[in-house]
Amino acid sequence: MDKKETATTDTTEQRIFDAAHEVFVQKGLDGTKMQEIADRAGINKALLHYYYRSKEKLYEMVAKGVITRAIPVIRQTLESDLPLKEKIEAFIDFYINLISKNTFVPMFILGEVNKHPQYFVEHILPKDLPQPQKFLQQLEAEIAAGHIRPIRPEHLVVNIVSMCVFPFLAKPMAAIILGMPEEEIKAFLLERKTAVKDFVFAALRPDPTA
Amino acid sequence: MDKKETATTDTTEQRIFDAAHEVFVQKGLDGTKMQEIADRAGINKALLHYYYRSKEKLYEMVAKGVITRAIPVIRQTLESDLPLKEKIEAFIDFYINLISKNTFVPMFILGEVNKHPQYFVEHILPKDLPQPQKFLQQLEAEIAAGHIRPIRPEHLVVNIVSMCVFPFLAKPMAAIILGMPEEEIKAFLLERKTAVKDFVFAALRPDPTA
DNA sequence: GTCTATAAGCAGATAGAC
DNA sequence: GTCTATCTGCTTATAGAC
Repeated sequence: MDKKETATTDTTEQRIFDAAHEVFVQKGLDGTKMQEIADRAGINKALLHYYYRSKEKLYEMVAKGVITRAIPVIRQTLESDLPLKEKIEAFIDFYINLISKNTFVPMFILGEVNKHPQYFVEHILPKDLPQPQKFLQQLEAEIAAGHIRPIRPEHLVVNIVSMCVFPFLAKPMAAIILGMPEEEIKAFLLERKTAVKDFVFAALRPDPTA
Repeated sequence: MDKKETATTDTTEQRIFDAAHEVFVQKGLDGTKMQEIADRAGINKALLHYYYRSKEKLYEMVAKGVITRAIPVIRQTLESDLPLKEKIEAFIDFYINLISKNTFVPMFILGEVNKHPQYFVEHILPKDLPQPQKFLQQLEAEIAAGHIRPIRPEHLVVNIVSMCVFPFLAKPMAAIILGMPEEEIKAFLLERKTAVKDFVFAALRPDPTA
């Protein structure tokens, strides 16, 4: 988990980038020290500046990479032509899979947007974000047809995303409070895929009295 | 929102603490500069050290205050003797109310636990945390009695907390992505109380085929 | 108690040898 | 390309006047 999946070329430049990714994603821009990146990459600070001019530039590349990788997955599921139920299932599966492999990423994105919203909008975020309209229309149609219980679409989307993402954000907290060992927590988080699906579809069952 | 509700005595010491609270909660330990706290409190850096020895000490007091205020509310609802349905409603109401008045606090807690887990456990967290056991037992009883649809209790708790907290964490992100103006987002977040309740109770309806 | 001035330490960035 | 050594600037922290 949270390891480079591709390990591309193993040049120094790449090693630095990977090290930077690990640290930035966990500690954010302010919390990260160049020394720590250098240590993890097994080189010294001077080389960081040789390859990436400054701390901010390095951060920018890492952050862009994180966002850029996350976007297509979301777009794909939201904008696809699958029927609603399958779309929701696919979304939950994709989403939780993605996060499982990048545990710190949601925290990173949300935290950094909170702290440097201006900067994030101007330098990191891409212009064309996934549009949920299609999904929302689909949902309204199903409600009108009486196939599912009425619900304001935005709330459904927010509910689904919340249940997928939040447990990973709260993982360290939960580990402390519940005193759960790492392995138990991992197992629990894996169960989330079916748990969220069950919960959502249960909530969407049409009301027999209607 | 996010203003001191009591504004106790308005001594210098208090003004510093309040200023520190605002900044720390928004920017975290690393992102906060003593200068900014001093500016907001309308005094200079030297006084910060006069009243609170160091940045870390000041942070510690603020963080402890935040946690300490949040805990009893959670304990109260979880450990009360209300019947399950009312307990869930009370929990959602209390929780969303609490967060509405302290928008940055959940981000603060989760973010800081992520970045300094060791430090948090040792210095900030109190020893006696609220125990969800009673609630979990109550839930199991209701399931056994067939009053609600079977669900693993831990997942229900996680689902509820997720749906309450996450939208507030994602607020700045959502504002950017959806291009929603501040007012619209606030209105949406206010709807969450009933939205979450509806969703949860809909999901808990017993299955007619069972 | 509150200020100004300054010390001390750290982190980002550069120069220059190899 | 990679290193050591160094500079610069910023941030925390203290000394000392009022």
